[in-house]
Parts: sequence; structure tokens; C-alpha cells
Amino acid sequence: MTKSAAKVVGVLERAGGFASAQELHQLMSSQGERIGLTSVYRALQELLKENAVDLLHRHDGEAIYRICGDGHHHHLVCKDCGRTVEISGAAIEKWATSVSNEHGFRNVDHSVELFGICSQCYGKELERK
Amino acid sequence: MTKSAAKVVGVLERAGGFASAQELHQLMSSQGERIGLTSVYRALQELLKENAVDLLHRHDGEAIYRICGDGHHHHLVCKDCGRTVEISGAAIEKWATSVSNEHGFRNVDHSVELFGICSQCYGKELERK
DNA sequence: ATTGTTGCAAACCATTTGCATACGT
DNA sequence: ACGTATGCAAATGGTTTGCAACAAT
Repeated sequence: MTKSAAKVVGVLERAGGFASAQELHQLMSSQGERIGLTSVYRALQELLKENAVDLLHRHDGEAIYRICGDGHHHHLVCKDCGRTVEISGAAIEKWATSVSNEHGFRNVDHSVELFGICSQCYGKELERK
Repeated sequence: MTKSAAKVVGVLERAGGFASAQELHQLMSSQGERIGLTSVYRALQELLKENAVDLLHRHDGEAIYRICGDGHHHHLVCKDCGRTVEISGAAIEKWATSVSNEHGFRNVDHSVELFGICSQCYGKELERK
């Protein structure tokens, strides 16, 4: 693993959640780490290939990364406030695999996203009426 | 609803699944619709505000849109040749519903896309080696 | 005439790439 | 020295905005 990658892992661990490449770079810079934005991007690509980080996208499309507990999981996102709940289900994984096999596909990757209104926002909506 | 937005809805309905703004524009152009890329983007923003379309992001971050509340089917897409198989599964629907309830979410909609290598392309890959 | 819609071109911003420099062994 | 890692600057590509021309009522 490259030096930059190690640094990025460190910051991601300290951050504890999701962060974009730009945010990581800013954070590291403000903490005195001398690292180029390019290296942050390259480190993240490297970590992705090794499945050391998870990638998903914010509402605006910006890529955000997180240390991967190597548990593969999906997201339940509130359309109003953006609150996100991580979910995981063996059921989905099995289903994806069997459907893929059924159609003769290999190396199948899947993306599953659920979006709805969380209980908080649902409550606020009712108040308004 | 603006005229462009109506056209976009039409194409999205015919497409039946997810499509990016760029793809929509290409599609419309190739079908003789004279519309600017800008208008496609503006139409999609408009439709988003009205909750007429759902937005999510592809693995590469490109925004893809889908008519909201249309008949549920998902896609199994070949990463190489783009061949697409429509799939549907009651199992997924049940799973999505139960997970959503578990977390107190309402009006939950889900998107499931599978990406892999179809048998044809897999065969070609083998030949190459 | 006024208001809202369109489309071109330019701006924007996250991300990637080319290339020359600096590092580690 | 050699191969790799780094970083700057420039290119890329999806998306947004400014603005002038245009349509609809």
C-alpha cells in the first residue's frame, strides 16, 4: 500500500464516517499533512480496488468514501432530509446471485437503494397540513 | 409542466428504466426531437421538484433518472455489450417493504440494478486469453 | 407587451491524465 | 541508477448559468 493511501486510511478512520476526496484533502492539509489532491484521488482508487473503502454518491453526485468493514450493504435514504440508514440483507445477495446465474451472467455487481420519507419528516409533513 | 419536460417524460416512459440526461438527449435527437441538452437538464430538475422522477447515481457518478411510480421491473445489464434483461421478483419487493417498515420509513420506493458480464461477452473474454 | 421557455456558449467543479520531479532501495 | 510515488498543471466530462432570441397568451 502506498504512503498516501495509508495516510488517507488514517484520516478516514479518524473521520469515522463518509468523506469526499476534496474534504479529505482539506482535512489533511489543515492538519499539516503535505499531500496533493491527486494523490488523495489515486489513494482512494487504490483502496477501492483492494475493497478497503466503500464508495457511494451524495445527492449532488459527489463521490464519498468510507472505511469498509468489508460488509457489503445498501442504503435507505430519506428523500426530504437525506438521513441515511445502512441496511444489509443476505436475502438480497442471494436473490441477486440466483437471478444472475439464471441468466448466465458472471461477475455481477449490484446496486440497491431505497428511498422514502423517514418518520421525522413524515411527522413534519403531517403538522403542515 | 413545460413542453420540454413533457417530451422528457415521454422518452423516459418509452425507455422504461433509468437513463442519464445525456442519454435522454441523444435518444431524443436521434428520434428527430429538436431539443437542447440544457432543456433536458432543466426539465429533469423541474420533474424532480414535482417528484415526477427519481434520481440516483451510477457507479461513475453520472446522474440517472426514472419515472416515479411506474411499473416495477429491474435490470440486469451487461457491462461489456450493454445487453439488458428485465427482471422482476416478488422477493425483492417484500424485502424492501419489510426493511422500510422496520426503520419507520414511508412511501418507500426502491431501485435495484445488476451489472455483470453476459455469457456471450464472457465467452469472448475467454477466447482472448 | 409581458411572461415564461429555449438554446448556445461559457463557466463550473469533481475527477483524471501527462509529464517531469523527488523518493526509496 | 532504477522503479515507483508524487504533485502540478492541463484536459475531461457531466452539469449549471448568463444572456439574448423566441414563443405563447
